[in-house]
Amino acid sequence: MENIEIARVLAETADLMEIAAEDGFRIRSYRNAASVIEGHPERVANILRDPSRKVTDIPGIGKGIAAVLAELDERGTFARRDELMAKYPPTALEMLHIQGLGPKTIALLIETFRISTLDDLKRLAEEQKIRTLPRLGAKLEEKVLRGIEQYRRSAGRFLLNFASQTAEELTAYLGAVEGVEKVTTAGSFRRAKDTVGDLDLLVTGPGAGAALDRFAAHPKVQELLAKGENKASARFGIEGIQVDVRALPAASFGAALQYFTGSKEHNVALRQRALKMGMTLNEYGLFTVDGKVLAASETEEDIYGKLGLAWIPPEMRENQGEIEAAERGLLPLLLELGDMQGDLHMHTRESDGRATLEEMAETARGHGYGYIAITDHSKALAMANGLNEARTIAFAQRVRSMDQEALGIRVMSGIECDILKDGRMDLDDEALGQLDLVIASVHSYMSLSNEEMTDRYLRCLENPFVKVLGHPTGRVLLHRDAYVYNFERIASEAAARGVAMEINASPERLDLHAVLIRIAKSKGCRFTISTDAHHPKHMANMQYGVRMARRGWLTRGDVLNTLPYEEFRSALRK
DNA sequence: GCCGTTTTCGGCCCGACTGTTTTCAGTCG
Repeated sequence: MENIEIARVLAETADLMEIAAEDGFRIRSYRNAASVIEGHPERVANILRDPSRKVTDIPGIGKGIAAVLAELDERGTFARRDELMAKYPPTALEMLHIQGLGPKTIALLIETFRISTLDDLKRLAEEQKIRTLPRLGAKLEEKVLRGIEQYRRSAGRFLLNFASQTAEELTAYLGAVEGVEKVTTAGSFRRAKDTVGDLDLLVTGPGAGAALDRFAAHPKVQELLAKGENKASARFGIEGIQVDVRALPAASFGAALQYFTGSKEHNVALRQRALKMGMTLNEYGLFTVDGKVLAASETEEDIYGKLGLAWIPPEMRENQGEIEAAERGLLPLLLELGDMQGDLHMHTRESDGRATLEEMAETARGHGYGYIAITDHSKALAMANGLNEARTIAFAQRVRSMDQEALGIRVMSGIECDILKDGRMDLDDEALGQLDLVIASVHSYMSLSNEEMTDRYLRCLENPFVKVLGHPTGRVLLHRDAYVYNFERIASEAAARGVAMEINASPERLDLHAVLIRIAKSKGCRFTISTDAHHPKHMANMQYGVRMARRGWLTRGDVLNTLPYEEFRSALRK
């Protein structure tokens, strides 16, 4: 079992234990073990099988969990989990994802009504049966119905980092098949949509057909949906992401890559253009209307070139003006990952991060950055052990003394300061004034009215110490919608005051998304891209933020943390 | 269930909101 699978099983068990109303601290231990194992650099299964080593050396793993891990490794599950799975229907876990329903209510509903599916739950709410139970009322019934709808909307979609892991795993697996020359990702994954519904892989070479067989035989294939000479589709892994693998002749690889990358809207526009030029475009190539091959179509560049266009980066292919820009030679030179010089949003153990200041700095240096900013939470986020004024100032001094140790990387003292309900900052100006970088973020009162939320952000921007708006819409992908407020107005105001908009590279957020980035840019905003890392490994998420920026047509010049340290400092709001 | 230890048991994160009910349990972050 891979670490991520072990982590998942432990976290699920913790959920079930919660429904079973077991001891909260024990549940926390399971959750903590799940998170530690997920972030552990080495395969836990390897440690288990090495008699000279002990899993209990990993902090957070004691005797109890070690026994569970051994059992998991041996038979893929463990006794306590089996009992809980037998006691509760599998949908009990799904119900936990419905906003407003927690373990207590779920346990009560299951015991009272013996429900076992989401449809059962929906019926209960519709038939107004939930309100017959003590403490539960009509509001909850409404909330449950809304929650089920939102949950179903997001089901079957996957975060970019998850799709990325699957893609890497399968690319390596299929690439190892004899006679396979190339395995390439296409589809919305290649365009870096913030979530993807399925994963498209293209395989070329004489072994492409054999690769389809290998794919169908992969141990993690849960259900084979289709398999023919040219294509195989399957639900893959415990999460059940749909993967489509296509075998292609090298001669039409470029055409197929273009076709399967989409978007549908981009392709429609491109085919219309081809027709107007007396050609026809499909997944096999570019032809004259009477079927004569015009472009060998081995590469995308061929196809775009024959259509009188510059090659268009996949992230831009949404039919949002990119074709016109390509025609006129006006495509922006998009930002690249290698342009990033620093990471400006991260947490340490001082608040809710998992690593020390030193460990974060070390990892950042490994990424080749010239600078970082340490931005722990402020005190309003009590659950995250946020910093009050005194701790902020003391910690800033520690950061500063470290910065002077010539570590090969500059370390700025910062804070991710909560924006209070009325738009005031959670920390006083005296504390904020001591810091190099203040990111202002909303973490509470997320469902204010449009007007109240807009006023809240406007007031926040008035604070002269605020340099960056952190995750400006607050969305959590597949889970929580964006705050409602007048984004254009805030973007204009931020631009006028020199406050940068953050593109949060965490795959759960990817906030701002492409459309808002383009709006903000049109208002004159500048941007930062940061990972919001709570663990050193999260710093690798910068790639996703950069992909979002590319979807928003940003160039290096739009993003402040592409600048070298000194220039970055002088470019910040004064 | 883990950790630390003044070594074997006590501490572990908690404030605020929501909906329901009139004093608080459940949920959320």
